[in-house]
Amino acid sequence: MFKSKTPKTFPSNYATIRYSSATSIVDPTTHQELHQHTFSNQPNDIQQIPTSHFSEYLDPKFYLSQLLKCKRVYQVKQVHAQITTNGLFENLIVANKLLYIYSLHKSLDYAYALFCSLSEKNAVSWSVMVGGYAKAGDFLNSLRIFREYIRSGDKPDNYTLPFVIRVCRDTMDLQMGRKIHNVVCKNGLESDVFVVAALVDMYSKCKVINDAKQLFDKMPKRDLVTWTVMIGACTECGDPSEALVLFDQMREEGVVVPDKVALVNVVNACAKIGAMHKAKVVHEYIVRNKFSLDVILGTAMVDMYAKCGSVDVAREVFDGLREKNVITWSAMIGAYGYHGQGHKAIDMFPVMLRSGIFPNKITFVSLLYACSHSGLVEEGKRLFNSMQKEFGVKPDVKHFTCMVDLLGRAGKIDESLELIDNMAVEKDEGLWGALLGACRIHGHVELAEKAARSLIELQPQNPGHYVLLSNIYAKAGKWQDVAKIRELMTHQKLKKIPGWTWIEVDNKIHRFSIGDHTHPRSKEIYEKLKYLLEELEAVGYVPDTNFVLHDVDEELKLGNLFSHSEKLAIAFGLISTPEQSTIRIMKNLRVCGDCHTFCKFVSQITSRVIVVRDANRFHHFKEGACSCGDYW
DNA sequence: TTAGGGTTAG
Repeated sequence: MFKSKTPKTFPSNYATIRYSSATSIVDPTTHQELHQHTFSNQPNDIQQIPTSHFSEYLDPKFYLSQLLKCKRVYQVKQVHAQITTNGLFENLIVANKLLYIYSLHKSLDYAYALFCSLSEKNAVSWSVMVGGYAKAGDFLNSLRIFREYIRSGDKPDNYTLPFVIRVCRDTMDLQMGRKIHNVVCKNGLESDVFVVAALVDMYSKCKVINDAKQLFDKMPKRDLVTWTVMIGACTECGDPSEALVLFDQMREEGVVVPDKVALVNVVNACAKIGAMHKAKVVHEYIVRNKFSLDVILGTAMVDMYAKCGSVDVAREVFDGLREKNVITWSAMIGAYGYHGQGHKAIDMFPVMLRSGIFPNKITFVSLLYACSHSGLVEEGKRLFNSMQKEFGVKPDVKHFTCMVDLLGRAGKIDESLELIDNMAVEKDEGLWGALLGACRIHGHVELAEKAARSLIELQPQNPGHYVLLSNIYAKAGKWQDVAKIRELMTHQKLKKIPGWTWIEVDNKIHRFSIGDHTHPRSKEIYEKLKYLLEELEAVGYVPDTNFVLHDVDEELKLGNLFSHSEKLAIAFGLISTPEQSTIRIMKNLRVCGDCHTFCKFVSQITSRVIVVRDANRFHHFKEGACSCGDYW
């Protein structure tokens, strides 16, 4: 490696010349020398250059290998100086490698200056610049260079295009993405694995899965990355079950062999579905195929088990990991949080610090979330106050949202409002949503209206906001206001998001909606429910019709409650799984309050543990109580 | 010189 005075790789007969005089780099747009200060104050100011013309110094391969060894930018500059001195700058292979190494070291200014000074450029030179800017997140410059390249009359190729497509993905610019897709077609690159992988990924991040799937389906030959991107796309676009189907298809074809990255995508799909059996099957596959759990796959596994309902297994995986970083710790802290084990979450924090891991923004979001979902008000305040002072992490709107949630849930609405009034961070829909949630719990109709107005102003097209306000009116018996909201929604052509509940039985996922009669065992399910309700009412369960948000008579309300998707799934679980076994269900919306009470009673009379994953968190029902302590 | 990997509020 290069040292400032006598590098071991060089012979001893050096002459000393000024580095800057050999390689001053000038920005072609301003004609000023770049970063001159970086030359003058460093021990590497003086560079040793060999004078004897050993063939080694005239051989481009020597410089290519030297460039690859560089770990710091100043070392690249040293080799750059040697290249210039020895007259190899005109060699395009050497010049392009230099461009690439500068961009790898995020020295795009140097790369660009060098790029402009080249008397001759080839496709590689252009690609390296487009890619360098894209990777550095300088999207404007990346696109600018790409346009210049096209204007120069050359054809974009399978190197340049993935970089530009990456820009479209990172900026979520679907319109531009489609334009680039046209360029791909015009240049006959629609089957190139690199280009298609990039396009599929771009369409996936822009949430247009059909376009991604079309491209993927048309490919004559797919490689591992293309499969992986497509599997990830399904999860990204809300169809994680399809992701698992694709993974099976990929293995059945037998052309490519999955690697760790593919498995991370599969593990993510399982986490999204929340199905424990599938999680175990994937875990077994990972063990059987001897994949070691590196920090990324390990973290994904921790997250998967937690999101499939077992925070204990997640902890076992966590404890077994050789390497853990701040993401792993944050995932575990977050898991305890959404499973309602706030104390365990905050107890992990000092352990994490002692193991030398420094918290980031997400660690604090997870900690504060854990506090708010376990009612740990003082602990939450203490953490919130310490995050900037002790750890230099500036609270952003998400941290304020957790605090509003924490205070609001605890009934401290005034403190919550004070925090909102004094915060110096831009307010978003999540923040108003937290306040609205607190109003819902504590029945503050007027304040709820204020929060809902702010929400609707920010996102007029989100039906969830209207539904929340409507729920609050319904709870207060303000049926005229409920009707107004409904009219407003009809006028805006907004529809409520339909509620679904899933349950995994015999490795198959069964889905229920409200009043669903489509299941093959529907008759038995309704019979079981009817029988169950009689039993429950005998031990004190009273259906809570406040959670039926229609202005209908009581009898109809009861009928509505009776067929909520959560109840149908639980009844099916009871008739189709062994006695004593845990029932795990997943709901796409927040669990209904009456169903929450229902679950408590069912866990009591059947001696079953019921684990419910709703849109926000987990509820573990056991012996008539919920792990959330009714604090949700 | 090209494409794919983990945690977060409401």
